[in-house]
Amino acid sequence: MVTMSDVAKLSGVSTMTVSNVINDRAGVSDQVRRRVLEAIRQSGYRINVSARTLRSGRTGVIGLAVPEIDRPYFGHLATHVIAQAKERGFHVAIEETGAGAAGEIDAIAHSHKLQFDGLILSAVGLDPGDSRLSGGDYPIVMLGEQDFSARFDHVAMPNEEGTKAATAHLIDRGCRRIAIVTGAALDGVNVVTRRYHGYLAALAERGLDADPALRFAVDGMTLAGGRAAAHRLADSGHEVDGVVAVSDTVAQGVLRGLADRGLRVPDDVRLVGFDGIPEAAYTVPSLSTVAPDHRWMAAKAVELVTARIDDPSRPAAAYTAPFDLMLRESTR
Amino acid sequence: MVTMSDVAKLSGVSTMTVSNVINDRAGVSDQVRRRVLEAIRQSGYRINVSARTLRSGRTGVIGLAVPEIDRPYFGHLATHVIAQAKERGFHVAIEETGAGAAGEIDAIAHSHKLQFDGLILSAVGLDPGDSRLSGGDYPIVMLGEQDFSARFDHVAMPNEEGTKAATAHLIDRGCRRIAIVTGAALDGVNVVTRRYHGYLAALAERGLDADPALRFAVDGMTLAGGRAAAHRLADSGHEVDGVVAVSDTVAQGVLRGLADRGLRVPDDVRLVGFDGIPEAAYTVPSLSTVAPDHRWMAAKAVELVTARIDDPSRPAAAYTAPFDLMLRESTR
DNA sequence: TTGTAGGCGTTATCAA
DNA sequence: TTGATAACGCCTACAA
Repeated sequence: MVTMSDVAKLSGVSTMTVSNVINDRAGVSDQVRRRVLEAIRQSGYRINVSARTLRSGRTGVIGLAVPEIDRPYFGHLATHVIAQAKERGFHVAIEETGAGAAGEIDAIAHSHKLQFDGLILSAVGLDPGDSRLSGGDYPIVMLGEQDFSARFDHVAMPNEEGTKAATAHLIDRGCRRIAIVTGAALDGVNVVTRRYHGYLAALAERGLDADPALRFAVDGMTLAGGRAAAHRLADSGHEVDGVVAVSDTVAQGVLRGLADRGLRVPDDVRLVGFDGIPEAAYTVPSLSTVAPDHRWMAAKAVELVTARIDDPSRPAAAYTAPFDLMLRESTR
Repeated sequence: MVTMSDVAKLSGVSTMTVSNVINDRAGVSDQVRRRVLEAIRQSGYRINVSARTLRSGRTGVIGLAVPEIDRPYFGHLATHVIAQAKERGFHVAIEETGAGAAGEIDAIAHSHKLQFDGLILSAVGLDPGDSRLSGGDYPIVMLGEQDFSARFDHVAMPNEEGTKAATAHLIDRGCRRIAIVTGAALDGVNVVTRRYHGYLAALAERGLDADPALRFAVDGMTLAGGRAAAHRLADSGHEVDGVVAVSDTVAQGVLRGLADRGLRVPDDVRLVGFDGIPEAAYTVPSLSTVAPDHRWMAAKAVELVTARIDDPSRPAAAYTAPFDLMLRESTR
């Protein structure tokens, strides 16, 4: 390995001068600078980040922890976060937590271990009251899901408002028996319960009854889960003319499951999803969806971590992303 | 910050003993071990990875560089790589290269900079002859696309064989005018050209002409690209009874584009994709596809990097993933 | 403008 | 079984 002192020897100066050249510090004559740069080129020297970090305490890397990177929503989110971080001179390392509290706690620990300067955590399993969250002053921004606003910086999704708008839209289109395909965890405050409450709120506001028999829970927020739920729904014998899905991926599964049972969308059943993933515009029929502004969310999250990295004592801030209700063929 | 020597003082031993306890090395009495662990717990000590890396030269992190993490194929691949690496005690940091040679070179540079122990690079833009690849003995494994086998460890996809099998399948189903929706870069040796050649090979073997008018190029391997290509195809006036798409994502776009033009799959046109992403089973109609074994590929890639990390001088190895031709509704 | 000394937190080596 | 010492490669502080 080529070290600074190798470069120093090669160019006939001290390591300190090499360091000054590398870090673009003032007080190096042009002639020496050139000689050092040439020596660096020749030797193929690369700075050792561990050594530098050991001294400076900064790595320039932000961690992004998501439940499952193969879920389109998180893939898109990651792409945006990477772009935003790059603009601020940070690098992003992605971590997969596996949608459980344990994985999320692990991600925080790893984040320390790998010496990221800060962490953006898309927590779905973690409870805000979890005692293991008592980490201290490490810069963590919660993205999208649970409400940790009191203790952490937080960029929330418009879960209730969005699902409420989606449900109201179905009612406007004439639906009266509206089912919801929701997640399994219906206690606590999380993305699933909040979206469920948005659905209930819209029904209540329009004077419709919420029939518990029209609530179908999926195990994971997956295509398979959505499909299975649609099968149960179709086989239940309940007349349903509208379906609110907890996410676009689940909605895609529902779409497939309804097709399996010969139910046509939107003719027999109207369907609306949540997340606004680009894929939703390409299904057949295309999928109406609640689309939070992903770019905005990513920008906000990166802005918050970097701010907290610079000033660990600043008060926690909370924002909620704006959203669009994208109307497509599935609710025509 | 709590350091090892703080823990050492607190528990009345030397730093070396603390180090031994932390790294689970033999030769520490149970009593001392317990005392040290208790001191670690009390003090909230966390190991400093930079210092450890500075000494040991290992970070325990493998970089995974992919063109776009929001493309389902890469999302799934990443999930598998993470799982496999975990089994071998490695951590994975994902890097997005943006599907260009520049980004891929950058990823290599970053990988050095961030001191990953090795890098798995899913290169699509990089040319095997690129002079900037002359890095030296840093452990890099090429995954999936280009053929770098002479200089790098390489896990290839069954590009030609797979597309050939897919095309032959269409012919078996009675298709005679088979179009291909392919990528833009039709020179050099890359995933696009190899799949294209597989298509040509199948046609030739069955005595069918390859009509250049039935070749439709997309700009990116995206849903939008596939849709646009399908529009051009439908509007061209050519009679087409089968379509081979260069990837599943492109095929999904094609599916949508054909629906836009009122063409039914498989009744009017049969369609087959490539990659075997799980999403392909959930489209309407579901999508036949060439499915390489992702888990196998991930396992092989991780095996190769770790082997090279342990022995940088071992000869480069090359493997090609096995595949299944998944037959679904789109070619029924 | 350049150089020297010392230390960041950890671990390998060798001695006790 | 445990401990003292000397690095790892870089940067801060200060001296020349």
